[in-house]
Amino acid sequence: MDVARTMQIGEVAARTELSLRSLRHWEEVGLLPPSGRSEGGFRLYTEADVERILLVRRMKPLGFSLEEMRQVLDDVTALAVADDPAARTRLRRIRDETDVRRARLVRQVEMADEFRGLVDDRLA
Amino acid sequence: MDVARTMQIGEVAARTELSLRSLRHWEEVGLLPPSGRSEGGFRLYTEADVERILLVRRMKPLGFSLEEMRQVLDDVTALAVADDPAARTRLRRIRDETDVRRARLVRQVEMADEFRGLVDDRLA
DNA sequence: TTGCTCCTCACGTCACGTGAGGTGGC
DNA sequence: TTGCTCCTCACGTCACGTGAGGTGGC
Repeated sequence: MDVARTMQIGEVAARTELSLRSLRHWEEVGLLPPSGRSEGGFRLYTEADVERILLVRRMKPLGFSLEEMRQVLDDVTALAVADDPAARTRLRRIRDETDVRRARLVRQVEMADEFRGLVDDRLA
Repeated sequence: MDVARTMQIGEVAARTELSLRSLRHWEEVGLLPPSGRSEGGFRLYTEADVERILLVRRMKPLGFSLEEMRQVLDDVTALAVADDPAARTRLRRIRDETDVRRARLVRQVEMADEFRGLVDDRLA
């Protein structure tokens, strides 16, 4: 692993605005194991790890499962190495789903506005 | 209850785009009991019930708990009857939280766009 | 009588939250 | 040596999903 500059879990949590528990859970399910461990067993994350975490963080609000996100990380990694048709197909499907779910998020903002309006009416 | 025109759970689910299980669960926890039951035990919802369901549906994407939404329904009902200072205060707090969380949703849309961009880069 | 719709348990799932009890490292 | 940060269980939580087995009503 890249030992040039590693971070403990606390710093990663602060930088990514994620809980320690989430980061540990993501390791438990194989989504995002840290690149290394210290002598005493502390998780050590590299900048590359943080990049992956931030990718997952952006994907999360779309409601994909941890398993789906794990697959995306794998496919992105595979495509960085060589052209993998299967990975390409899966990623294209994820991109399409992203568009569908993005639209859903936008509708949720609209619903939030409607809710806000209704509450304001009651308070008026 | 208003028997003028009642609906069974299936029709309500279809109209509100909610699952039967959600509607049943919302009754279980006291959030939204239907106004009545048929002889045979079928849940009977009124138009007023559906109104309440739609209010909850708009509020849901903001991530409030079922308990918080139950309180909101109670407070809205209370204010419809008479002026209740405590209900007013709680609703104002919900309105403020709504603004905070709406902003969070908007940021999530932005994150979705960033994610979409990153995936597109890998596919290019 | 036949379907389709509904009913009540009740266990399962997903993504963590929340202590409890213990140790690492500047 | 003192704190602060980290560790591993392991049970709890929230909002349902998902059958299983049975009944209602046009």
